Parts: sequence; structure tokens; C-alpha cells
Amino acid sequence: MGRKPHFTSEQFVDAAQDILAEGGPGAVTISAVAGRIGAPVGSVYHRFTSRDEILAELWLRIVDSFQRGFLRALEEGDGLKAALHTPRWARANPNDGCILLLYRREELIASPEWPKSVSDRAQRLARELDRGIVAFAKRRFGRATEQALRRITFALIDIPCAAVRRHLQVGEKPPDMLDELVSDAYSSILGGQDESI
Amino acid sequence: MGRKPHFTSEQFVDAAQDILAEGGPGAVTISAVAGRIGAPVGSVYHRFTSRDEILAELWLRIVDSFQRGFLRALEEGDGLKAALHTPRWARANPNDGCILLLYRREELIASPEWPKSVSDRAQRLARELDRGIVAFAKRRFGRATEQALRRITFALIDIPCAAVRRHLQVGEKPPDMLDELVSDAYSSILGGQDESI
DNA sequence: GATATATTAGAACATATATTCTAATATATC
DNA sequence: GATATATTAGAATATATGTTCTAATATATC
Repeated sequence: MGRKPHFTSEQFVDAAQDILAEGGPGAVTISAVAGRIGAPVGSVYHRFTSRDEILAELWLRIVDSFQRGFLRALEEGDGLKAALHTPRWARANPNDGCILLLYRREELIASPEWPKSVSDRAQRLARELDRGIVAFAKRRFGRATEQALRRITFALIDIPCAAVRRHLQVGEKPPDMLDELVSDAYSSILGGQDESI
Repeated sequence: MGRKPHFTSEQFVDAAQDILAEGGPGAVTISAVAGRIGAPVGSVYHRFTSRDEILAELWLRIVDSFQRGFLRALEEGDGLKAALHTPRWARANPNDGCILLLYRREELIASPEWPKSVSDRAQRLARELDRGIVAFAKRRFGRATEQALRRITFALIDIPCAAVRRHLQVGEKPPDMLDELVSDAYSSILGGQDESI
């Protein structure tokens, strides 16, 4: 019962994402989000309790999208594929890439505590990533020592993100040659036969 | 002639930097900066034309400090030393490191154009870095092709920054083992004998 | 068709913060 | 010591923006 909705939560998040990609975090004002789809600001607050909640939702959506493919490769035990997932994903999703790789969470979401509605999901994502990395470490090195985990994180995440960031920053598509750089770095950090650390 | 100054420009920039390192860009309000050293807000505007100008000044000061050591190593032709400059510098200057590596310029300075007073200095710094990298490329590979430049930037800047960032982000000192990771990556990207690309 | 209610609609409100403005104060020069 | 002026001092202003509030509207259920 009640009136038929004109605007869905998803539409608002989509609008926020477009604005974010175009103009950065500062441009994502409530009235800009509402205005983008011709909605009144009141309708935004009918769906979300705060600006932070919209941005948190949007952030998680992107993290989720990125992480899904990454973990799939990791579960196959294919470290190189996991490392290359970042440049490939960034090429296929330049807008999402910009947001995930150019902004930190704290830059988007002001309050230190996440809106309750998303904090569980955030925790689940973090746990999943962690589990994936630990499992890979065990498979690769036998044990998941702190050193091993750092090495893996470096080769599979830090370096690929660094490779891509510079290009996203200036609004250009990450070139294909990055895959070569990431591969080279990968083999020097994690390459060679399986070995204990 | 005139009254004896109580507060120097430098003091304001120092205050802004402390506040930035502690609380992020949002915490750097004019009244916070002034309050930090017991000055009235009017005195801030007596030295600077805008908040942006303070932050630009502070940004350049840090870039300068970082870049000086980096270029010195590069001019010696010691690529590995240049690559290791980042973790070493970050360990020695954790506050500066946080600011330079965690925030992008646009995150600190709202307006797209730099305050005139600093734009020249910014340009000079950028040119110096560029010149250093090109010179290194020529020495290393004979020519400064786009590919060669990208490779060098990746090994000397992107990867070292990536190594350090994760630690600065959680407020911990970049561990010594990073030097090993950076070295490994360096030799796989730029290592081996001098070769044409 | 009457009623309850989900939703639209947007004006009104609160707040934070950069910036400006006017006055007071101290020091160098004469 | 008088004067000009660099600087302190902080109140006042302007503006932007998140959030709330009241009213209007449309639809499902009875």
C-alpha cells in the first residue's frame, strides 16, 4: 500500500557514483544526488539515513565487485591471475576503478563508524579477503607467517594497484603493458618454486 | 616599522601540518590552525590569502623535502638507492610521509589552480623530477622512450610508495623488510645489465 | 469510495567554516 | 613624543550543505 515509488535506492547510489567519478567526493552533495535524477532531497532521506550511508553503500558495492574476481583467481591458486585481476578489472570498469583506487574509505565517509546497515557487510568482505590470502599463503608457503602474508599482499594487491593508480589519476585507461610490469614484479616477489619463508 | 610579529608564516604552516597529520584534511580549519598557536584568525589571513595557500605551501614543502634526496640518488645513477629512498625517508619522516603518500594534492587543495605564489615552485619541482628521470633513462637505456620512462617510474616511485603506504595508513612505521621487497621488485623491473628497450 | 500509508515535494532549519571588516596595539622613524 | 604602519584581535558576514519538517499525492486494501 502507499504511493508507487519513482526513485529506488539503487538509482540514488548510481547517481552518487556518477557524480563521485566526475567531480570527486566534494561534489557528492545530497542535492546534487537528488537533482541528478530529478528527485527532491526529501526522497533521498526517505531511503537513506545520511549522506555517509549512501557513500558507504556505494563503496561496498565497488569493493564487492572488485573482490569477487580477485578471490576467484586466488582460490584457483593462480597468484599471477589474481595479481593481474587489478589492471584487467580497472580497464573494464574505469569508473569503479577510479573510485576504489583513488579514494580511501575515510575520504568518502566522514564518520569513523560505518552506518550499521553496512558494517556487517564490510566486515564480511574484509574477512573473506583475509581468508583468501591466508589460504593462498598456506598453499604456497606451507605456513601463513606475517612475512609471507606481507609478501603476498605486496605482490597481489599493492603492486598491481600502484601500477594502475597513476593512469586512473589522469583519466587514462591503464595500458596493456602494465600486465608485463605486474608479472615481472610478481615473479620476483612470489615467483620461483614453492619455498618456505 | 610597525608592530613586532608574534606569529610567522612558518608557524602557521607548521601548525597546519601537525593538524593535518593528526586529523586529516577536514581538521585543518583556519580557526584550528590559528588556535593551535594561540593566534587570532585574522593573523592567518594577514599572512596567507586563503586556506588553499597554506595547504599548498605545506604540500610543496614536503614534496621538496622528499624529492631532494630522491634526485640526489638518481643523479648518482644509483637506481636502487633512489627506489629505497622512499621507505627510508618515510621511516625518518613519518608525519611527512603520511601526508605525501596518503593524500593526493587535490584532496588538500580545493581549487584547481594553485595560488600564484606557489605555482612556479610547483612547476619547478615537477620539471626537476622529470628531468631526473629522463636523464636516468638515457643513462640506463640509451633512450628515454615512453616505455622506458614508465618502467623506471614504476620501479623507482610507484612500487616503493605502494610498499610504504599500507603501513602509514594504519599509523605504523614501515618495517625494514620492505627494503627487501622493493629491491626484489627493482631488480626484476630494471635489473640485469643495461639493455635497450 | 473511504482510509491508511508509502512516497514525493521542497521549504525551512541548523551548523560549520572560510573570509572580511573594524578596531586596538605596538614599534620604527622622524 | 608624534606619526605611520605592520600586526594583532576577534566579532561579523557570507555561504554552503546536511538534515528535518510539514504538506501534498497516489495507491493498495477494505
